[in-house]
Amino acid sequence: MAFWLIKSDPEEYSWDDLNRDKFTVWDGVRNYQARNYLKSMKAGELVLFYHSRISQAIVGIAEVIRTAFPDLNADEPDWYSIEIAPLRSLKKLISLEHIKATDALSKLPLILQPRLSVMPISEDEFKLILELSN
DNA sequence: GCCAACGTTGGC
DNA sequence: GCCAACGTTGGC
Repeated sequence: MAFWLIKSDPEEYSWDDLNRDKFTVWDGVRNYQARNYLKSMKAGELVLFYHSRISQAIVGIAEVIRTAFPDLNADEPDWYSIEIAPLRSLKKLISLEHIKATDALSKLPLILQPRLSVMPISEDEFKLILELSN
């Protein structure tokens, strides 16, 4: 069981959009590292949903409902999509500022690799974020 | 809205 | 195969 974090610019596709849609195809990833993480996601694994730019906070928990399949919008082969569905919103948003100020979260790729849009997160980190959001 | 940082592309 | 130029991302 792995845990993940994905980023979305809420002006493009927000947590509210996902809740309205009930589920969505997560496509358009064009970064090899992010692609490899996408491919290793399994159904039922949990995904923190992070808003970049305007909001800059983890806002909810989603679930992988379909594992990697070819990204139909890609010009080239070997790009993949998954499907996710919203599970629940966090009671309290976990802001980037808060994450940066929390020692136990300072190793997150979110901080070390600011431009990576799909990343793994450890179980400890995941649990801590849930605690902080209560 | 700006722009630094990063990843990718393509000319050599 | 190097690296300058370019496009994109996302924090500020």
